[in-house]
Amino acid sequence: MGIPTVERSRAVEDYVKAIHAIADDGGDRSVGTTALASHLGVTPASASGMVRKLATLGLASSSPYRGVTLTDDGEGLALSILRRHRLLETFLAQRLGIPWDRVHAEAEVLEHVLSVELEAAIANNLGNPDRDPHGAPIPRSDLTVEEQQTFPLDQLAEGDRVRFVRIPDERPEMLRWLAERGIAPGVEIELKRREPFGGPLTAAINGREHQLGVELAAAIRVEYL
Amino acid sequence: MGIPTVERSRAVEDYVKAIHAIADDGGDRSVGTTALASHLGVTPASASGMVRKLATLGLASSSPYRGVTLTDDGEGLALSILRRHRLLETFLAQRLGIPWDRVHAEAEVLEHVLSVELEAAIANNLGNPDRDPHGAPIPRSDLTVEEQQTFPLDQLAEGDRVRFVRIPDERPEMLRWLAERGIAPGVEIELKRREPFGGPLTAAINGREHQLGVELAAAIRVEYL
DNA sequence: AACAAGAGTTAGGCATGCCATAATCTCATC
DNA sequence: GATGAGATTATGGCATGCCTAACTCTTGTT
Repeated sequence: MGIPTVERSRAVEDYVKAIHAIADDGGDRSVGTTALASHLGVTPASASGMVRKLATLGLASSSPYRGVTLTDDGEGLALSILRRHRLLETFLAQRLGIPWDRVHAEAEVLEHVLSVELEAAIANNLGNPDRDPHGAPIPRSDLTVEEQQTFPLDQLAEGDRVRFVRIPDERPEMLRWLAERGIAPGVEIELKRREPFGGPLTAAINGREHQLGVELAAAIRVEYL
Repeated sequence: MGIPTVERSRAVEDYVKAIHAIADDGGDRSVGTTALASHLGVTPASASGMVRKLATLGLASSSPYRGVTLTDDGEGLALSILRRHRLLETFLAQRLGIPWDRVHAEAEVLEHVLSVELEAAIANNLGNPDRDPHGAPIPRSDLTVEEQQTFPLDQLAEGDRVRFVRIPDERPEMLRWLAERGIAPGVEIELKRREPFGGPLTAAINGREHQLGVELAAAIRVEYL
């Protein structure tokens, strides 16, 4: 679940934010201790300790010597902080006329303190925007982490390269069809062509091209690389 | 000075707030350790320790076994917190439609975190109000503590009972005049009558009535009892 | 004036939270 | 299988702020 029931301490939230930011940046899912440490201005030892704490809180999972990854809870927390941050920036600038160069610093503080009600009230006051004035997306609070990060295959544009994530498991016959062609979670997919008017999609998977019907394509959830 | 250059920790601000609240309440300037402690839900020992800290921070002065008093710095901090609190309550309710019973709790948190710029922006957005929607005064940020708490004698209404605070010391002849009549800082004054059109004021002081010219009355600063 | 009771204080500890240094360990790569 | 970068532990420090227990004031009563 993306709803953070977890304790909220400034440091914890900052670590989660940092992990999210670095992971997103490199496209890499796993974040190194040293990178994390230098991003936060602490020693690797400190980061290492904090990562252990994040793990006990259920926010991150770390195979030692192998880097950190946010769990779904952690990812949810990161997205919720990001949401608060962008909502705050937008609100401070648009409603209170705070200059844009100051807005970030203010949001940095308030994002850790904003209550759920206040967040909702601010979002509402702004008309529940999807994006901040810079065009950056504001994560939604009513979607699970997966829903925020994955998309139905049929919503892609030609040329998009993505990774297969999953199929809603109520569709075993689709799973079987895919399995027969070696299409399993993790494989990369490149959308080659989409026929107009709901026609089939052509996608390159494992070096071979496949035709996928719209219904199937709509069920397949993928994430961008 | 009322401008808090001091470090801002949640606990320190809460103690200062509490001392201010209790002192104001009883009309008493000096606050007992036990009252303070029970107001904050801690033991007297804890309060005692914290009071010592407030003293080293220059926010309070405590003669041991004799109660705590806020210094001008402390009073300034208390007023500035109160200002932020009331501004926030007003803003949350009027601009964000947060219900009144919620507003207090939100403000309780945000008041400790609001930057000077944001405070100014909010005040501005609300039209720099003097009072919150409940009619409670919002302390001003551009006045010294004394200016917030004392008033020129000539601004009082008939029947007001006040205490003499001071005379601007550039007026030694006034001081002398007052001294001859035993009117010194601390004595109580009750305004009996004011003649219309800038005529003299009649005030009971030390059990005797005196006539005070408007110029003199305007120079005398008093505080309400 | 003595004293009891209540208020206040100090001393000593504990818990939390977070960071640092130093030493050691792991893993990928040569 | 040696090596070096990266990661981890062990240990300790510092800051906050709280508590209990034992002691000391102050004050009102007798």
